[in-house]
Amino acid sequence: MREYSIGELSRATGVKVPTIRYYEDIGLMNAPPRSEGGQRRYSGTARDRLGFIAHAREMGFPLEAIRSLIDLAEHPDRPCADADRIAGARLAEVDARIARLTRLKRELERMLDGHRSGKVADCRIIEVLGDHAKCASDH
Amino acid sequence: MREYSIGELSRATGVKVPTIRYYEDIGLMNAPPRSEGGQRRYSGTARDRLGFIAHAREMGFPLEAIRSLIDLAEHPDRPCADADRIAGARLAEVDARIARLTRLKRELERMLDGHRSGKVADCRIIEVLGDHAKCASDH
DNA sequence: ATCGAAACCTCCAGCCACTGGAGACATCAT
DNA sequence: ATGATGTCTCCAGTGGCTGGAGGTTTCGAT
Repeated sequence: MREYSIGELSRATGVKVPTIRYYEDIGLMNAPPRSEGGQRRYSGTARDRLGFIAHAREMGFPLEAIRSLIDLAEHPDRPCADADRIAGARLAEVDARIARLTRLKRELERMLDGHRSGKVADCRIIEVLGDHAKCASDH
Repeated sequence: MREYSIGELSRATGVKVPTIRYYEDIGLMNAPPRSEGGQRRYSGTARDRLGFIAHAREMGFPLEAIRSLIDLAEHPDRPCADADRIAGARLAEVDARIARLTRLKRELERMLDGHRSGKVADCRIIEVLGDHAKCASDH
């Protein structure tokens, strides 16, 4: 297994260099060994771990949840009810956000629909924003 | 039109007290007159403006966009193409977010579906997170 | 072996949009 | 007059990075 400089690791995982250092700062990535000159040298294991983090981030898990997930991944003998709970919570959150955004989308469309580009004085957009009662749903 | 203390204004608009002061700091709300003792005293106009801001925030407009929208609202003679543009941009953003979240939702469901609560060692959740190739769509 | 460009180092500040706490002063009902 | 509640300013922290300044290391080409 070859070694990676921080830039190579960045290219391999799609995680930006300062972000990798940030993950080290907050203890999400272990501090790797250093070269003679003090530069970070990462192992393939480190690369996999960063890949795991990146993937979880793409799925919107907060870093604290990822911390727990990594902890689990490192203890294969434990029951995985926690992973279940974390992923379930994320799904519920995603569902809620989709619902909220869908209502919002309708509201925005309604705003833009009845809108003939004229003067601000009779602009439906400005009007709706100024008066909550002019909304169909609450948001 | 009655006067509002900052707490009353907060109750009237649903915007928290420190947030109101924050809006003043960044110049989104005008600095209101003060009482003898130096406390803020708001007019009905100020309340309406804060309501406008709160409503726009609920719709997810960033503060900078809201700054522009307020500016527009205060010049009713201008054409409202800008309002159109800002709202349109927000709608596009919302659409994109919904699409992304919907893909994510499917991925999470897939993860949770094939998941019998057992040991971490054969946990589909941990497995998928560790291996990007096990995803249906890219995210 | 030497040069020079690129990548790397640390530290610090900033982004957005708030949120909360400390410690001191103001207001208001009783 | 008292005491509870509200308000004041200032500062620091949240999440999750991102970028810059100013200096050092690495590595390939000569």
